[in-house]
Amino acid sequence: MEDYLSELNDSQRDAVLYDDGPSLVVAGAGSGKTRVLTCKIAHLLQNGYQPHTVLALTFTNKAAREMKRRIASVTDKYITRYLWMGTFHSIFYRILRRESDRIGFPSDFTIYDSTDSKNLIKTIIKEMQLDDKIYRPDMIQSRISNAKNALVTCNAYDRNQELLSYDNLSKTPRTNEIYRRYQNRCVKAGVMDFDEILLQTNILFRDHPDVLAKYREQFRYVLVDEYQDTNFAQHLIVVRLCEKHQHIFVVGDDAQSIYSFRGANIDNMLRFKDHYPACKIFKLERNYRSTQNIVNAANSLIAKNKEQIRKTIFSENEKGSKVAVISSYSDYEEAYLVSTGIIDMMRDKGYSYSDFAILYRTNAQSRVLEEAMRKRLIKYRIYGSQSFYQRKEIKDVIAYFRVIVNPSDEESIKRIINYPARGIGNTTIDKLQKAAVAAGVSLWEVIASPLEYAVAINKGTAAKLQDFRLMMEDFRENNQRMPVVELVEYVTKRSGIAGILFQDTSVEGISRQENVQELLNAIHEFVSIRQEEGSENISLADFLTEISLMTDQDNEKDENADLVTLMTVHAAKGLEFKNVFIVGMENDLFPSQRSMDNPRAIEEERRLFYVAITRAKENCIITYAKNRYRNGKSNTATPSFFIKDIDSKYLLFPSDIELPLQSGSFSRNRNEGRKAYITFGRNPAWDAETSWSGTSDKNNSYEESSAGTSTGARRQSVAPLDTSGYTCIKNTKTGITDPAEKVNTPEALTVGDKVLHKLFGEGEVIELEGTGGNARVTIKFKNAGEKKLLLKFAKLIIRDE
DNA sequence: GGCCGGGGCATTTTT
DNA sequence: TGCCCCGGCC
Repeated sequence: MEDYLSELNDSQRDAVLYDDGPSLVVAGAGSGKTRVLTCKIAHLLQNGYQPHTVLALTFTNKAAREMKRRIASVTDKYITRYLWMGTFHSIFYRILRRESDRIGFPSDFTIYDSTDSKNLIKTIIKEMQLDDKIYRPDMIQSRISNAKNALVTCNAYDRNQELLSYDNLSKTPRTNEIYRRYQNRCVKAGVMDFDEILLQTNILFRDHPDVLAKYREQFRYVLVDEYQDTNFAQHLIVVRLCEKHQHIFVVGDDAQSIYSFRGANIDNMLRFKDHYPACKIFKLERNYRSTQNIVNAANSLIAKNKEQIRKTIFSENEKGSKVAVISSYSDYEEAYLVSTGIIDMMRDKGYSYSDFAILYRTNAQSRVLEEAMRKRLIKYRIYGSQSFYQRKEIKDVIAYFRVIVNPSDEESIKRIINYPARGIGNTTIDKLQKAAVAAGVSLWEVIASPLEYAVAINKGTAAKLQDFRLMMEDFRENNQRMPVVELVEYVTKRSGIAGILFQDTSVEGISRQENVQELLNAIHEFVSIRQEEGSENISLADFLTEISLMTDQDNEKDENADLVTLMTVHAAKGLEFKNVFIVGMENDLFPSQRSMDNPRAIEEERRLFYVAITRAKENCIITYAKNRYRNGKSNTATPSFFIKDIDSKYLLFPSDIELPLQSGSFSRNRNEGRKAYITFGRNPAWDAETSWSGTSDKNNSYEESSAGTSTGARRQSVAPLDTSGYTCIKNTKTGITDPAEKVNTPEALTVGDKVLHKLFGEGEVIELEGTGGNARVTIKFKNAGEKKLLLKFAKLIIRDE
């Protein structure tokens, strides 16, 4: 246990041991930032700090989880449970719920994710009869978000000349009115959006000194990861909590600040010293991740930025290969070259799929790359922008849960009031909504008594509304007495969701069923873990709290899979790969066109490129195309000027290609033309591929990261099962076949069969009832007792004995 | 109230 | 190229 200090280098150890006031750790890419943070916490625990007095804030659930795991490995697993470690949002959501009586919100308030917020903003824009071409919902949303992040309430907005004149100039003078209405609607609905959690926390601490004092007293040490990504609201929370004891320890890399569009303010880091003149700055400058060439190339690039904390990142790893720059005729060919490169490097150097990542600036670039991977039978995983909890079918089910917990939750009601279809259409919803706004009550109140609010609806509609209301009330009552697991099953069934999901047997439909099943499994797991931990009454609200702020799509199983990773550069932050392809290095794409006229934005794009390069451990390959399909049209493109920002002595331009490019040299014969550009030296077996392009089987040779994933973290604590038969991929072409069939028809089972369930483990069938989609099976599980399961939902494997 | 098709439109997205 | 929104039609 004392060993943790010996694993650190001098500057890392200095940072961990220093305990005399505010500390800022400037941690270069790959310099062991997480190690310092975890050691610091372990060190605090070792030196008498009780775990519940340590507050450690991260930006992702994943980061928090990973840190907990690492701390547990050097200290005591039991201890980490009591650490206050998590994302800003989840920690302060917890605190706000606890202090809800102070802020005028119900303790069961629910959370609007960005989609919910945007929908509400759209509704309001429509209600105000504004043109949504001028008042673009996305733009308004970010205006409101930025305001909240800067702690500008709508009252403050009214007084802020700068904001008002900006809105006037942008021809959107009524922005603040939208903000105000939006805010009122959220309060009426008993919901907060992500930004509101931080804003309300600040209001809580500002207006209730006793509450602030309490948490100040409790959190005797505050640590923040990725400090360069904090916004003003987050910064101020931290400052307030540390005001007295000054035990603040922040870690970050200004060179990797890439989230300003979400309100992150790099100045929090750059000016930390101004705020805490007594602070001690530690610089972690040794990069343990990459070769010297990669580090040097990245350094020479970032040196072009003006705003930064000067530091000299160095590597003592091998010198390594130069960063290759590869030109291609088109995006199509670029994808081809990358896939060829992967295959060649695997063959020549013995790499496996998971040693590669392909990084791009925009999600739209992934399609061509995907196709190329599929054609060449390269197994890959794509991190799309849609996470598990963003999927429609998941949001729909969760919306039911949200309304059960908080019937005022307007966006959730709108989501489910006519899903499954029950004849309550948009016209009716509009009427209800108008009435609610006019009377200043929540939508639910109007639904509950439409006559009272003089909603002009016909008898038939009134009856349908009544049915809906009764159903929801029934759910709420059952929520009082039914265990959560039973309740959620009841809800999915009685609402009709289960029914319509099973009608759809298309490939997408099956995937939706699996996702919903996955959600139900997650609830089972959540409940059983909480029970394991000793909690007795686990409520639906508890589960919602857990998942409302979980948008992670990570999964242990996925991470270990041997697959090439495709993702945006943003998504790659914090990750590392032996070989990284950075594709689409062209002006107007990377850097993005929208940043071209703004020096600060260009600097951020440059940092983004820096992040991309520093993901690579061994090889970094940059590619660009001279022609690219964008928005349905082919456009000519020029190589990104960022490439020239890198000192050319760290770059390798293969063949005769120099910047700027000579144009028109591409041969009509694809094979011939390509040769000139390939650096990996293998001629493509083009014919072999074309036969593949005809098979458009979507389930072939790739895995979508979010398909069939669960809440990830929870998974690991469940008793290990042989899950080999449960993969969602059915892949006959590359040899990943389901070793066992899932049983979901009653005919396939008989009483007495020994079965294996994903969650409950081994069991024996003791009863079968019903037919088709309603078939249920009662299974006596070895360790989980007797359960009645909807057969269509239960993924069972028959044990042949 | 629900479905289909044409027109307008396109960064990044830890929570 | 593909998604989203709206308007027209049943």
